[in-house]
Amino acid sequence: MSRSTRRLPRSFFARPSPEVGPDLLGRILVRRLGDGRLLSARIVETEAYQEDDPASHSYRGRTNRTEVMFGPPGHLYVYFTYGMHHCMNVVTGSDGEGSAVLLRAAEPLQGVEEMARRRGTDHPRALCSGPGRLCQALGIARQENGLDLMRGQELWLLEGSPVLPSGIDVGSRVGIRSGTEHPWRFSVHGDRFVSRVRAGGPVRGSR
DNA sequence: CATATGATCCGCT
DNA sequence: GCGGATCATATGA
Repeated sequence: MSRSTRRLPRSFFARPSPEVGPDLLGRILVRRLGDGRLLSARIVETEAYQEDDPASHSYRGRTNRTEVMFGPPGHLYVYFTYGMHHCMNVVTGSDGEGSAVLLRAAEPLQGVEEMARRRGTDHPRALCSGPGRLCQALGIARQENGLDLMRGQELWLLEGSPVLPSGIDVGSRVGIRSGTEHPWRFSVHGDRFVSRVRAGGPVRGSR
């Protein structure tokens, strides 16, 4: 088995989310559907959330919704928002700590036709570019909340090819009112599958 | 129990 | 650029 097809280990996720966020770029997200078919996509955009961060769901402490976010690293935290969209996060840090990385955009690789069917469009950039779109394309909803990415047969992350720091744009997170001072949005520089940025654009990266 | 709000997307202008 | 869709969650009465 080549290195790029190995699952990321628990230790990868057991770090602060602002460290895991950029390291998730270039990794491969794999989804196995009920009928055994595989869908996969290359992560190109993420955002980190932490407990002492007003923009984070974990800021006000443990609740039924955020329970998974406070659990052990390497699990999936899914939530429903705006009455129509699901968003998926990867739980980071240590057990008992409420931190996670939101997966915001990816490049479709395997099962593109199935993703297009689920999304109701053929346009490649409209399949997985945006947190709600990514979940719809891969069939991720409340039912997938809490999945263990190390042991599960439904969803996991492969090592893929990490992106060097010089190729990563760092900026303020999207769609939040507080916590915009933190440079915790990470994206692959120049990648056309990164979700559309709001006016103001990304802060130029670490190059 | 009631209500305000949101880590969004889409279509129209 | 703007607003509607649409509902789980958190919060306060």
